[in-house]
Amino acid sequence: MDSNDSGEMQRELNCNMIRRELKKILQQIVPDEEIRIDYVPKGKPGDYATNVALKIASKRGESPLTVAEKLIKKFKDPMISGVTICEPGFINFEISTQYLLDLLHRETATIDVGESKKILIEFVSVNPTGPINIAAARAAAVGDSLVRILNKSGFRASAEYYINDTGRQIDLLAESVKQRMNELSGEKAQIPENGYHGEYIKDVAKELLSENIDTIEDIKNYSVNYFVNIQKKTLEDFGVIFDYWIQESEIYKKGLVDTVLKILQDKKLTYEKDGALYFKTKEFGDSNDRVIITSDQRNTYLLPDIAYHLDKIQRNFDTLINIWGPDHHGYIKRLKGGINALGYADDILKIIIAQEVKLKKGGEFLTMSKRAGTFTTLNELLEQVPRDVVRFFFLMRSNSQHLDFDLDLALKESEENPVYYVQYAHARIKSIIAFAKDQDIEFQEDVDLSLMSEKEEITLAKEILKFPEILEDIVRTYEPYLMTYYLINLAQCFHYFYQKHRVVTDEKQRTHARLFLITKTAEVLQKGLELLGVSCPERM
RNA sequence: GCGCCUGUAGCUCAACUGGAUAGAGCGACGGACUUCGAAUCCGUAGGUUGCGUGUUCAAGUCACGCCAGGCGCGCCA
Repeated sequence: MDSNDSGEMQRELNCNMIRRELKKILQQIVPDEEIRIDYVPKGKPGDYATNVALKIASKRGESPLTVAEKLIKKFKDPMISGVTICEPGFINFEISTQYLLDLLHRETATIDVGESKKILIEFVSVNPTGPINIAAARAAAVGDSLVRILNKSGFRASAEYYINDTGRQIDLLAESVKQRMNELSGEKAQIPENGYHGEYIKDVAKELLSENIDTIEDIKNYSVNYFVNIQKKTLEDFGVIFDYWIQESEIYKKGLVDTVLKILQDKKLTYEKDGALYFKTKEFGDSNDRVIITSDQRNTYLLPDIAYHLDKIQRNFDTLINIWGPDHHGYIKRLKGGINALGYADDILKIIIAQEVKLKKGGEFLTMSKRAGTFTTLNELLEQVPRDVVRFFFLMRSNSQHLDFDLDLALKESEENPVYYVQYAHARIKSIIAFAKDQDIEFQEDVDLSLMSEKEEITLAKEILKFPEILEDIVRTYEPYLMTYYLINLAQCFHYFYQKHRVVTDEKQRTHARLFLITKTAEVLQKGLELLGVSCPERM
């Protein structure tokens, strides 16, 4: 590289994303148009493409091809080694091999687009009345992965779990437990109709008996604590750690529920009807107004929940993300209405709806009913299927996709399912590195990458360099499944390269260059899997 | 009845804010190990993108209307 080049490189190396650099350059040539850079489809020339000529052609009254011709004349950058215009008007860019290879020496596993913004992601948050179900498990996988990815991308993200330790459900829980205690003492159990009938209630009842706890208030506290601990343990087994566990009762203690109620009343956003107090959520686009205090003076879920979100806002987060199941989509309007009513812009809150999960076994869907006691828990799933497989499977679908989890497939194909495919690529690389080491060939950073001329080497290098762009896409879409697809692709590029070329050969310099390339590959595979919460064994 | 999600190869799913010949994996069939890990690779077959109309240079993607499945629609959470 001559001295002239290095000045240019300095500018470009401020960013490890080729796509962003291209965008920046194009933006200067076409300032009024939003620039979009795509990957070139298989079989077409170049690496990245833009459709900007197609976009602006009609405005200029010229054909897209003519516009493209004019645009590329202004285009000159050492990063680009070739430009092709393709029918009906795409401009395709080929990235200079030298530039690509230089980028490999840069940090490729993180990006800095978050401006240190604080993000709070709340997920799972199931009631402390039983074990964690499969739908919540999916949310756990998505939420945990998002936290990891956002933190790798320059944000400060935290995971939070909200414990509903107050209200009618908890009263019913305590009563159900008490009845089971009576039953264990030889009396007849009279579990409330809407109570908890599952066998697992007996376990906590047993403990309470042996602890000689019998007042309803103590039973309530003990039971909540009992189930929260079970949930926490399950989540830890699943590799999901929360930064904060917030109790609904704390929100009450802080007086936030009263604060919210007062604000709503002062703003004349409530009214009484049939002895109940309504919040005028229709004014915020909801289909109906919602009760916040019932005629028997109970708060509904909504009131403390608005207060909880006020609490989140007061903790100075820039963005709040909630991951909910599909059964909660109807709550979006009323909760956002609450945030609006308090005087905040509701776009601070993003709701991700993670669609439902259905378990399939022997070609049949398992029916899941909490009431009938036939629902499958995360615990039970983890007993059957390795954690890595569960997490990877949950993260292989976009959030809005309904997910069919085929238990037979997860187990039967365990040797050829995608998670092992990715892990295998990593283990294979580690094995090659060990092989090289046996022959006293050590990894070195300072290698002559210009020796990389094979098609498969360049393809692999390009794939490695997409990693930051994948992070950027996930940050924009909140879709961690993009990472699983990327890793499968990267693994494929490696296997393909491996099939065609030897790493360790008599050519010393080339060996070092290839060792460098596969070490980079292993690094990205490892970091990518880590972001999914999937392990990355050296051997398998 | 209203709202949200989904409908793409035999199965499970991709296709990035509308872009190029709609792509993978599994399953099926046929090939590749004397050399760094064959948990790998290569090839073949498989499609009226649920149906219809519209919008435009361009529609799997957007709009409208149907059809099918799921989930919600409470003084429950």
